[in-house]
Amino acid sequence: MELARRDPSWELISVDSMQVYRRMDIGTAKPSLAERAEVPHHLLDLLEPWEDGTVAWFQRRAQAAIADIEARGRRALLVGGTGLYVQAVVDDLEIPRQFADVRRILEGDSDTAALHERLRELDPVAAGRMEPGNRRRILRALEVTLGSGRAFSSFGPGVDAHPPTSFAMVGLRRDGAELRARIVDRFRQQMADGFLHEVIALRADPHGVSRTAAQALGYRELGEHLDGGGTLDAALDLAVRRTGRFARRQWAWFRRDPRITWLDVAIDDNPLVDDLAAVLG
RNA sequence: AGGGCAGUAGCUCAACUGGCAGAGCAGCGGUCUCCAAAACCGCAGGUUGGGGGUUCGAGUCCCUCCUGCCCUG
Repeated sequence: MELARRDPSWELISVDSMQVYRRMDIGTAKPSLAERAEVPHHLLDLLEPWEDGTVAWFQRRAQAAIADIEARGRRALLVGGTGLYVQAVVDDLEIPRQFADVRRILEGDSDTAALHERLRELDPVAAGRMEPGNRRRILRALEVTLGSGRAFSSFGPGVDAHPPTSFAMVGLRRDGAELRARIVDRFRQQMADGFLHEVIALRADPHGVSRTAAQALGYRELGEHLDGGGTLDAALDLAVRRTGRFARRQWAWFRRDPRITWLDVAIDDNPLVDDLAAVLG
């Protein structure tokens, strides 16, 4: 944000699976309207909360946005924390389509271990990349393999591959204890800003909330609290813990990518902007 | 004050008539091509409220003390 404010050739693209939802503003820490008026932001507020978001959909939208920005002679700065979404865009992952009919049949089989065994026979490479109990990923691999007639693993080397890219990649890293404290502060501020009311309003909509949107940190815990599943303090405490765990998973995802230049951020972020500009050229 | 019930991992609870103290969640670590703020995998975690007794053997039975909740006065 600060970088784009200084250098108007930049436009920002949010790479965030939850900020794509309208009316989920406070809890996703979405940039304010004032900030958006100052610097162009893309890929915010694209879906209704009852719609499911997917990686392939996001990838198309992001690539279109980048093409649009560059066609106008400007530069796209992708910002965000959804690892798979970032990689789908940066590495132009070939994400196989969905095969709903095949999937429906597979979902009838409750024996996850047997499904994993079946995948092992059809696509041992893919089977080796996933745990035998991870039903969601096994179903997906089988769906694609059976539906397309091609092994799931043939669609790409996996997310552990990091081929050369034209994107300059920068990671911002922060001390763990400080990160934890900031998560607590952030929730406190969000509650003061009316987070609970935002959740209540979402739930009041007769369309409901899609399973994708329902997973959002904070929304999920506050929703359980509203359903009578414990005190507000307990819900917030759990949300803070889960957010901290999520932050570690983000680190686990991005740290393996050797293309990323890491910058350590301290309490005051601003001096960093020069370093960032230098790396991004 | 008397009677009853309960006390086991950070939390919620299991453990048939006495027989190797376990789960879920939280914690810590890891995995990753369409739900990814998701899903999954691994690890760690205990003087079973304290003390005494019976027994080859006690979370479990007996005595006592402590703590909490309920009922009666």
